[in-house]
Amino acid sequence: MKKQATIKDIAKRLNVSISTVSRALKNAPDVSNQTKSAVMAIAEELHYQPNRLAVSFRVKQTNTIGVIVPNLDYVLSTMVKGIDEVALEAGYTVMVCQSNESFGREVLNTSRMLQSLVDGLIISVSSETKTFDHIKKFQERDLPIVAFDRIVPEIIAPNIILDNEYAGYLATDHLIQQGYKNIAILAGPKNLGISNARMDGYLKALKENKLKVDPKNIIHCDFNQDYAYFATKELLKSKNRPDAIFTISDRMAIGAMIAIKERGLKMPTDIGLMGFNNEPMLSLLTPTISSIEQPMFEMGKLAAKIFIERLHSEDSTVTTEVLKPRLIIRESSKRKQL
Amino acid sequence: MKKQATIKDIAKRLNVSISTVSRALKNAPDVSNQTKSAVMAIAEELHYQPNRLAVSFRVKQTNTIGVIVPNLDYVLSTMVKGIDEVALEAGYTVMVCQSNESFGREVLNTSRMLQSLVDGLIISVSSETKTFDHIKKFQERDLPIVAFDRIVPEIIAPNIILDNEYAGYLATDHLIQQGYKNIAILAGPKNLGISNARMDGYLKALKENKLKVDPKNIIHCDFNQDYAYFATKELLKSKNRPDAIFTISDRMAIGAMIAIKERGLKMPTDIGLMGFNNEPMLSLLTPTISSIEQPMFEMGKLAAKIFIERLHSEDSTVTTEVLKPRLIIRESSKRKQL
DNA sequence: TACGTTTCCGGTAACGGTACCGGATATTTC
DNA sequence: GAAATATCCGGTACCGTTACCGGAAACGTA
Repeated sequence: MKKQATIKDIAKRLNVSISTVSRALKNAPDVSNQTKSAVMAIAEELHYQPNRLAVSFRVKQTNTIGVIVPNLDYVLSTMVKGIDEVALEAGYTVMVCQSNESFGREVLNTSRMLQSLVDGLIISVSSETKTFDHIKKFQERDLPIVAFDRIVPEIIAPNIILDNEYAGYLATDHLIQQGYKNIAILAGPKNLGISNARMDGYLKALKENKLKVDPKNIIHCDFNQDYAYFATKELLKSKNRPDAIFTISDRMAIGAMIAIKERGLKMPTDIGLMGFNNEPMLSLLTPTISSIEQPMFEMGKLAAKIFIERLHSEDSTVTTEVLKPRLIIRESSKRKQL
Repeated sequence: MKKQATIKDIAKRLNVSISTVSRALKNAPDVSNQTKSAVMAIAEELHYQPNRLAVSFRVKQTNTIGVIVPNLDYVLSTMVKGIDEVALEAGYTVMVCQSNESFGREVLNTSRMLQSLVDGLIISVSSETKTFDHIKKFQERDLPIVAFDRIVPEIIAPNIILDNEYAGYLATDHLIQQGYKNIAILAGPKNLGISNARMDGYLKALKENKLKVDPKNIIHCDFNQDYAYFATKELLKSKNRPDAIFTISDRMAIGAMIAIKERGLKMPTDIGLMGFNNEPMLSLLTPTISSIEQPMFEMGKLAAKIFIERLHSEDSTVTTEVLKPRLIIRESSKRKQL
């Protein structure tokens, strides 16, 4: 029971050559239907399972796609689910690794994947990642790369991304329309593209509405509840404290909320609050918190779809798919009644 | 740049045989230090990367461990992170697949993994899984299995599991100590071991405290906020409505909470509520919700540790590691002041 | 009948390593 | 100084499968 049957075993049983068996198994045209069905029958009987390792080794293709994400939080795990969905459908196996926002881990993961000969890489880079040689190695080997969520301008590859600038604009503009005038932003890490894009949207909304940009209202910090808590605490101490806060993630919004409550301020009257990602819990909090929703599942599916297309075509034109966010208005920012 | 260097290339460069190169590369004793360093140097120069596929194929060992989980929610993704942690450390690559609580998916995943020749399986089964032939196939091939979180009594393999009965007991007993007398339980799917274990704990606590068990107070439903919502709604309509509810997951607790609030009942005075898993959001709700915490990260690490041990030893004694939960008391269940 | 075409199949090399066997020097031992 | 022993290395089979080449029989065609 321990030894797996091979095509050799089938060949022996039928007194045909292994090449015939191989061809029969993959339904090649130059095998008679008779021997084909005979081969199939014996394969069935012997519980033959092709040795994927041998095949992969031979054809230099593993039918495995490597996926690297910084973590598996709500947003990313949903995206991964989307990738999984279409990859499995298309006969690919997905290998998911978390970089834990660590550059070293990311490099280790890519190197392992390269050694295991994945057919390519779908990646959302860690926030620590500032050099990209480890990713370029895939291209040197002609393995397709698709970047999603957090993209990599240094890498020429198809991108699937949220319109983060528009998202930042949407959120900020909404706050402005609600009458907030001194809006702070808790932006993410400074080198991260999505942070900056969201902030650009924030700046654009302020500008369009002729509001002054106050540098003290722009705080860079980690995607982290605690950081956001302390940052907000500081913000609220200042004489000219903001009357609204836009955080670049829901976790940060929670941190901000705690600081706001501690300070005894009421949302949305005293101060407005907007998160980002629209995690389900937001509608359970008091007050419920407004946010930006992104089409996570669709992004994952699209990433896999584009990846697989890329795998099968020689076409290497680089496209960027930009998906639109959606504004979710809840109590924390709804000062005006419609 | 496209072609990878092989040991053959190194051998040619140095005018030695490929076997010498192979041995030098793995630091075998029967190669002189001189040639070793020469080989290393050329390997470096040629950017030699061993073809893991070739090696795996040859030695019939992939150094990859397959992990199958029903989903990647808070609990499981943390456990997976634990697995990742020790596996990576030990030089193993982890292949994570989600079954999405679907039996078909789980079978597909196991079969793919078997074909890719993972070295074994760490699994938490889907709630749909009632037959286990797909898992037994690993054992037929002498590949180690470790089950965690949701274990499989039908499979003889090491288990890493929470003391779910004790957890159920802890939660229920706590509610009783707070003076609740008519305690309902929203248990999970009926065939799932963890559901039943937690319910056993519930029953034990009732019995110990000489409380009557009311069958109407035991509701089986999916791990799902909406189901829990409707179930609670029904429960609260009944004449002799429960004065406390213990749900087997935090998501269900949320559903219950919504129904409770809709009904106009106050926690903890009118009714008590206990969740399970201690998701971070619980402390943000109003009221904050009591729960049971399990050592997720440790469970993941332990699963991987035991798996790797199993891989390296012929010992096949089956152990069950039972980890202890922790009671987290918050407002939703704290009726008595201490 | 003789020729070209299909149709079907077998043989073999190859993919990149590993493992084992055996052999040629160099080194020690008495 | 011969025999025993290390030390180091080369040759080769092999893992399971695929790709390619070539050939024999069966068939059609003139």
